[in-house]
Amino acid sequence: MGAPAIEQKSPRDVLRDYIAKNGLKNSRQRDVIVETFFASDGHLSVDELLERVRVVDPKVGQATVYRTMKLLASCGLAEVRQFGDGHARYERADVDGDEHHDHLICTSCGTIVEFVEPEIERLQDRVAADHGFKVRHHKMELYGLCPTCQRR
Amino acid sequence: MGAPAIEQKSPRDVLRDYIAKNGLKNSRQRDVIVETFFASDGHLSVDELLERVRVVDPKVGQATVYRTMKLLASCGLAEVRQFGDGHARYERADVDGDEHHDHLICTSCGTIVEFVEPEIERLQDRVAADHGFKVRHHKMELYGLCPTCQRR
DNA sequence: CTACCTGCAAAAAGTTTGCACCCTC
DNA sequence: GAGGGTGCAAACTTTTTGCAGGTAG
Repeated sequence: MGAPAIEQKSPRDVLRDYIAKNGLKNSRQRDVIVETFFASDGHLSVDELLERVRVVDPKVGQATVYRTMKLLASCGLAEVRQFGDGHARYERADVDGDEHHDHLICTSCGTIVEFVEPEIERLQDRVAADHGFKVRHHKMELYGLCPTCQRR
Repeated sequence: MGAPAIEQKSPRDVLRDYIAKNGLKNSRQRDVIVETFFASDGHLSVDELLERVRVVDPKVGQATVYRTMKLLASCGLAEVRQFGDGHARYERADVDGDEHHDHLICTSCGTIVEFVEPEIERLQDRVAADHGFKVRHHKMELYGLCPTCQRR
């Protein structure tokens, strides 16, 4: 039942292929942004990412980060999310896995916890099928208080 | 096991109470906006709502719609949602029910279908409990193609 | 050398706010 | 008549775009 580890492409490979296939080019700035993004676990807003990128290269422009993240989203390496604070947040997409995760968000301190619940995924598919939908992706977010904030 | 139908307050009652309790006042424009909102089933953006309101009173300002919807959200009569098209959308909140619904969204034509799946709710509670969270509300959105768009 | 890429600043797009006047209670 | 409500326009915020110059292939 083990899936063959044939198409184990690293994010860099995926990006390189995408760039090649679409007649795009590389750039130093893009490399820095991509490296920084994949080195950061979590859910980064564009400004947070820019801040980290500028540690490496202070001259990188904000627009370049927007453009690069959009590129990463296009080739399936990143996903945008809106958690309600008005800032789009990017997180890495699982290239090789079907292991989709969802989010618990603390409305008090902003902590974001990821979780995986296969049974929910299964139910989602069923609901979609009942309505004749072909689901491509989904978002589930549970908002509430984390253990720490409950004690306060 | 039937719940007593004691606190069956209409949205208008809820709003009136909220206004009274907070030292606010009524206004003709607000009435029109609220009536229009509750007469429209669905998920209205502010501009869509404004458009309908202006059929009744063309002089209503956009800011008033924003302010009124914020008011309705404050007293629990409406909920904001972001479905990814950059427009906040309001929908009525169930005042009396615990029957929460979620959304199927067609990424091609924008159709929004609501559904209720109690078992998913149950699983969500369990997941939250596993992480020590106390969930207050949640969002679940399934994005894909509706039956019509699949055939194209 | 031919595009693509970048940084900057201007422009968009959605939402909020300040203000003078109006209206409800 | 006091204080909230309104419309308008300006301000804000986040993201996109136009452009002149830089650079990868």
